[in-house]
Amino acid sequence: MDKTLGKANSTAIRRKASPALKRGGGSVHSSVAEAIGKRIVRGEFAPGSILPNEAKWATDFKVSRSAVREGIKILMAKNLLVSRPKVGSRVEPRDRWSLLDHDILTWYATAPNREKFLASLQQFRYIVEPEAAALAAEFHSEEQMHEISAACHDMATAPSLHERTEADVRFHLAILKATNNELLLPLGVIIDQALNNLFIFITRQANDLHYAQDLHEKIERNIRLRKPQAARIAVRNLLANSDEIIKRGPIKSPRKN
Amino acid sequence: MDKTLGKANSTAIRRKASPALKRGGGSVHSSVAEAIGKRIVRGEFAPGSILPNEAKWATDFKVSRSAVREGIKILMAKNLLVSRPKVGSRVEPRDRWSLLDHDILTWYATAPNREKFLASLQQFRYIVEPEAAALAAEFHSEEQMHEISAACHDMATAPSLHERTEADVRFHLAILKATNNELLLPLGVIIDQALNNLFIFITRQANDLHYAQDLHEKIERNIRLRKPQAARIAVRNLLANSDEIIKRGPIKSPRKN
DNA sequence: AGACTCAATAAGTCATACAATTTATTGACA
DNA sequence: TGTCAATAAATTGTATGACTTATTGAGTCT
Repeated sequence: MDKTLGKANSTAIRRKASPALKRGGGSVHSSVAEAIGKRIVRGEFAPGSILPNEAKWATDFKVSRSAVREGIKILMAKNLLVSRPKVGSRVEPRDRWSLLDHDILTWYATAPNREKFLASLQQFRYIVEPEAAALAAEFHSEEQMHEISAACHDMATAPSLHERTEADVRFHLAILKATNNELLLPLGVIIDQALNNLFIFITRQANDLHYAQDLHEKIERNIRLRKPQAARIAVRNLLANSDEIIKRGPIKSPRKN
Repeated sequence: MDKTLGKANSTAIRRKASPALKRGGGSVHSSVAEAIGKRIVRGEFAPGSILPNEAKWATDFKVSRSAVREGIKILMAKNLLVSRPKVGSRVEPRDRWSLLDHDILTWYATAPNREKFLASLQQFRYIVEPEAAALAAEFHSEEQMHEISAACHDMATAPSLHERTEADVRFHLAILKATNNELLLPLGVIIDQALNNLFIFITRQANDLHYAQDLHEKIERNIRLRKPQAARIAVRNLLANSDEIIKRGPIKSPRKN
């Protein structure tokens, strides 16, 4: 009944054993989830295949099995895999993955197919954002409108390109919120990804920035004036402008100023 | 060093202690996730508030702390909460929840606001599905088209209302797939929820069923003939028909035949 | 008041044991 | 030889206890 832990604390022996797992601030289980998750979305483990068992991951990563299990639970929650006794963890088919999850989207963005990924993002925006703007124009509250306007103003006065992008994201998220349809909120991750990936395409040329700002303000105005159809069109114009920017290609060597 | 576990195995005492947790087939950790998750989405724990600590859940549910932790990790992965040492698990603001997750959507459907929920689902479909059909009309492959047609055919010949609904879901998912935009696939959970919630509204009246089938076949045909604009309109007609059905109200006491 | 110390708390991690489940193997029997 | 049932093996699932780490907050000393 009593458990004479014979070898007790062997931890003292292997002092500071090399990490074997990048822990950039996060906890161990989330690092495990990220490490395995990335390898799955990058196709290293094909859908339908069986992953190494938990004990293997534990020794590979030099962490406890509990930590591995908690990481796996995270991936299960995102529908990347399912686990069953004796059989192991099987990678789910791609069409079951929760691609709209923030983490998966981030991991996915670092994978191959970068161009196709960007195209899908842009196509997605064409579907959702014009209609969202139209709904916002119809149903927004005063407070929601204020958020939109504030973000638009912050874009114009942002001192750095980084802060401008931040305000840009905030602008589009505010529009989603103003639709008063909760189910649209999760789509914000798409916009976030799209704009942050678009970042490297954006020039500092005064003309471009001014024109883009003009497009945003047209959206803001049409929502404020409760003109759904005009808002819809204004968003389409903005997206078309993004298409143009992408077509021109990324900035090779952005000159520092 | 030796740990005189005084109370040792008290497990022997409380034999078969009452479950305290409905385990409808799933594992313990997923039951825990469901139990806590439901209480969160139903508003029992307000966003920003702190949940009971892991030990409390463990004793309440009469399960081990490991099981609780794995359940909590699942909820963390769905952005329902975040955990930090010393402070505990804090419920995230609603606009961070992965509402498009299958589980959360299911839990959410059992909560109050049922009517508003259904309205949001329907509104969402209006945004996504017409455009998806248009994209499918443009880009579908032969195999993808076959899936759409097969599902449409299965709808017509389904022996039971249940099987008809199953084919119906399959039809709409096949259209999403045929867009060849991976990011649209996760939206399938919306369609699944919407159609299954619509189930109780659907009558067995031959007229209705025949008309609905006609609407579906128009969609199928326009996609097959690669007519995006016509496909778009056909989907809008189908959705308008759903609106009509909802407006007529649910079937109070469906007569068994 | 302000900075520093220290204790209390709750999650995070680890190690171990055992239970439950499913697949694979073996062997008896027809 | 083929089929079925008992058995073994492998892997996840659950439980338990100990220890670690991060964070808060109260108390203490300037």
